[in-house]
Amino acid sequence: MNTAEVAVFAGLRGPARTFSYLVPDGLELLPGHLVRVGLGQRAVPGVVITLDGAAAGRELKTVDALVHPLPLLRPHQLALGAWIAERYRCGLADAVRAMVPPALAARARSGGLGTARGERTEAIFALETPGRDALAGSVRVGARQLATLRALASGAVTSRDLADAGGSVAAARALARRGLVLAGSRAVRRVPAEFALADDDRARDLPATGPQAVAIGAITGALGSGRGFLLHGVTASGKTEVYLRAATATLARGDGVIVLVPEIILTAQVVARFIARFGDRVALLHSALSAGERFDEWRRVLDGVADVVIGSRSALFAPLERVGLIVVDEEQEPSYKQESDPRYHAVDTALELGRITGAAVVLGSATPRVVTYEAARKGELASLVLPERVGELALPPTTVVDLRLELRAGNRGTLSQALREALQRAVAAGDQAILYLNRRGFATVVLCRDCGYVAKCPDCEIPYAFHADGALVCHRCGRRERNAPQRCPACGSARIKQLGVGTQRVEEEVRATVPRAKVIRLDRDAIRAKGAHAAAYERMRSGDAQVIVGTQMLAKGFDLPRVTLVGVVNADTILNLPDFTASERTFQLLTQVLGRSGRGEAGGRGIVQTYLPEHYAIRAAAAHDYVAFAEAELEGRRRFGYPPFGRLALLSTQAKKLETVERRTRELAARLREAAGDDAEVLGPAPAFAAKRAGSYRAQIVLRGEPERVLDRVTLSDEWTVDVDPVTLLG
DNA sequence: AGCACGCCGACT
DNA sequence: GTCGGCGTGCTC
Repeated sequence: MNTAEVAVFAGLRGPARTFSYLVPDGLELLPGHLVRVGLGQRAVPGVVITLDGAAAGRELKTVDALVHPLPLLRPHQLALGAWIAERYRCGLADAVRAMVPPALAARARSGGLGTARGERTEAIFALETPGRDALAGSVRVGARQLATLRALASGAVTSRDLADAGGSVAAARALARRGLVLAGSRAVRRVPAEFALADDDRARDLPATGPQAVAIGAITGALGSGRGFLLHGVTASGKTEVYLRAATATLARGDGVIVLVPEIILTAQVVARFIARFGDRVALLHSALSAGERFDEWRRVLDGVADVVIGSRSALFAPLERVGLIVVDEEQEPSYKQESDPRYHAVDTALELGRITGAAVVLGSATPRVVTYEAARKGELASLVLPERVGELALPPTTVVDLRLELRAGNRGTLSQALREALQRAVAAGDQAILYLNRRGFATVVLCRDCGYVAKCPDCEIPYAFHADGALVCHRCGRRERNAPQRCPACGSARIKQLGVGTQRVEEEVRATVPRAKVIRLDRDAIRAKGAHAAAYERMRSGDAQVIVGTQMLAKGFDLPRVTLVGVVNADTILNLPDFTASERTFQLLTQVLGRSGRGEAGGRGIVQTYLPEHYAIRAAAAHDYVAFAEAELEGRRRFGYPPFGRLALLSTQAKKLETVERRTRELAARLREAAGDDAEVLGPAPAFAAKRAGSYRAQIVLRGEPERVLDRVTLSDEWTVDVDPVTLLG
């Protein structure tokens, strides 16, 4: 009898694994088929990964049943899964688990797979003639019913419309029983409000700019070739329109399209434009959806109803029958790396999927990673450039302020003289300003001036941040101490001070600088309330507020034409991190934040405050000079053998006892050094950047060069995790 | 996840 | 002396 390797969905802890089963006679199983198998006392769903792979010498159970007649995974997905398992050193079962929606197991357990479309309905209502008469006062109705009638008379249809107008579904049902209202239902597909249809799609009919036309022509000419492209275009240069037109050409060939976006909420505009242009053919696959919604969208793709898939990195695994185009928007975003098994990078995986399927792969960015830039320069990717902002908007002229001189001039505040004056001018002119820094709280450390004691989180051993409400907050684990100490717990001194600057402190200084302006703060603390992000954006958009102070989350999506000043309070915080991407992330972030300025007719400017005014990342960002940055950065990477000139693997481990970690890392480092030869350098062992987290000590070893060759020769215990091609070494 | 086995506290 | 706490291990 034949056997099958099955990845089970049994909620087993630890890494995903496969089990072998006998295939009953007469059952034609294929890889990708969803089956039901026995595991222990239970019946669990599983996906067939391979056939005829079982080792003899063990009593095997038999596959119970086939759950769905068609394989859930297309052949190209199985091929991609095999590539992922090998490249990222995980099991095939892990790779397959990443390819099916989390809700699948629950659905499969309850019998078949179910269907997605048309199952969900919503109640809809319309006014009948007697209802119209009732509005004229001929029939007695209650207040809620009257409001409901009025709402229907003015065009309300759904329960939401009714609720907005003070009516209710219950009232409408009651009216329907009396014959005043017609009740019905219609199928709905839930699209979260953020992605509601764009109000218009004017860009569809605009002529493409010259560079856009070149890019569209190159991509459409390469459909079916498996080629990769770098679409390098500054913010607002029209990349989305290139994606849309390339997608149109792809669909015309009968192929499907995958569009990856980083955090979908922040890129709602791109999503809305795809929905506006392709309507119901679009499927959204994203973690912001509930598990059920996600399953429905996945199912629409499997059934061939939707052939334009938009989502975060896992949308790469949508079960399209034919993939003709893959777009990765904002390819530099670190969120394209998955930080749990399988630890795949969506950009590299997209390129591989292109090779497997022949799909053209377009990597779009205003600030591509230098790894991508170098690949384009070497010809591994074709280079497409969109050099101008659409509508001839100029990039904002930017001044670099040397904070050391500021300090020498006796300015002990966080805002330089230049930034304060610019802020006052912008507010006086009725314009708006954005101030960016990436530290929350009021102060970043609480320190005793007499003995040097620093208040630290006991679980993470990093300094507590001081918040304006007097609490100490650990920015790693979130732990809070209600009250900061008034006296040093170590020596009793009263000279215990808050140092370092956070958003709350900047907010306070801004209020003092421009007392008449309305100031809002936007950081993780401020958006805990749901909708606060959108509310802040709306207050700026409407002109209700003039200045916004915030962290990273200001960098994306804030398209505010009246912002004429962007100030970066401290450009160095990321630059000083001990990571090979610190300069790159600084450049990307500065470019993105500065791009918020001058999006309207009034123009704009930028001010960047720094203690390192000579650093190439800061100078190049201020000059809007990507190439200058990339050349300098690549020079540094080459010198140290960092990507793209060498590859990395990050090996990390953790344990409750420090000595356990130390023994384990020493032992592995020795074995790696022995095995490495000339193939890779072994860096470490060293404590992880987060050397203690949730009460466990953490340490790491880095392989640089050709890590795979070394890893092939060494077996690792399961106390270790391996991250191939990490996007950061700050674990 | 479930369910087994297995070694230390408060009860008959 | 026993009932039971949930820590580790196994499920084809």
